[in-house]
Amino acid sequence: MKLRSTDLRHQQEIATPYGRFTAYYSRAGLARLDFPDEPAGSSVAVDSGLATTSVEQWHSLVEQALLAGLEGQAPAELPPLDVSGGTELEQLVWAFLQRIPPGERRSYSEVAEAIGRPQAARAVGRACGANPVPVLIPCHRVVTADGGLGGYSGGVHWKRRLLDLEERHAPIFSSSPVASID
DNA sequence: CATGAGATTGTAA
DNA sequence: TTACAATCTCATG
Repeated sequence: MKLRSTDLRHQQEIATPYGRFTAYYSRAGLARLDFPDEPAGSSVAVDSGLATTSVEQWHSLVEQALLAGLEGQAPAELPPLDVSGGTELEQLVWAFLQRIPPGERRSYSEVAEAIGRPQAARAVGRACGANPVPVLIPCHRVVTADGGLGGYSGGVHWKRRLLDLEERHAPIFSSSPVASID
């Protein structure tokens, strides 16, 4: 039986220097994370049947992971992520994204190759856009092949900000943006 | 270097 | 089956 993203049972907010994020939990784990000032989906009814202690533990981890991410650092530990709503390709992509260290970037085509579908760069972009847990699943580290930013569901300003923070914290060695040196 | 058309894949309607 | 998407590549001017 397939768990669907509509099985959200808890909704909780996280205060950050950039505003209040909203986390949504299913019985399997963190199912969705929203940026601040987004029209939140209708508030989720709290299901008392779900073990509240689990959610609180998960939420504590999410809180730490998110705050670390917003400082350009890798999270110490992640809660279970409920990505069961995604297609097979999406889950492949999301799993791979978590293996890209902070400060590093991959192009959409590089991700496509890494998951065994070298021609599917565009489909990868689409899969990134479907990522329900931004920041923790670092879809912002995927950029265009020509060095551009590419798109971002939460708004490109977030993507630029996240990459900026990470580069500041984990500077890349001697890779000047432009190749031409006189 | 800037621009645009064509190629390509995966999804949802 | 059709249309769309967070792309890529290559041919031109």
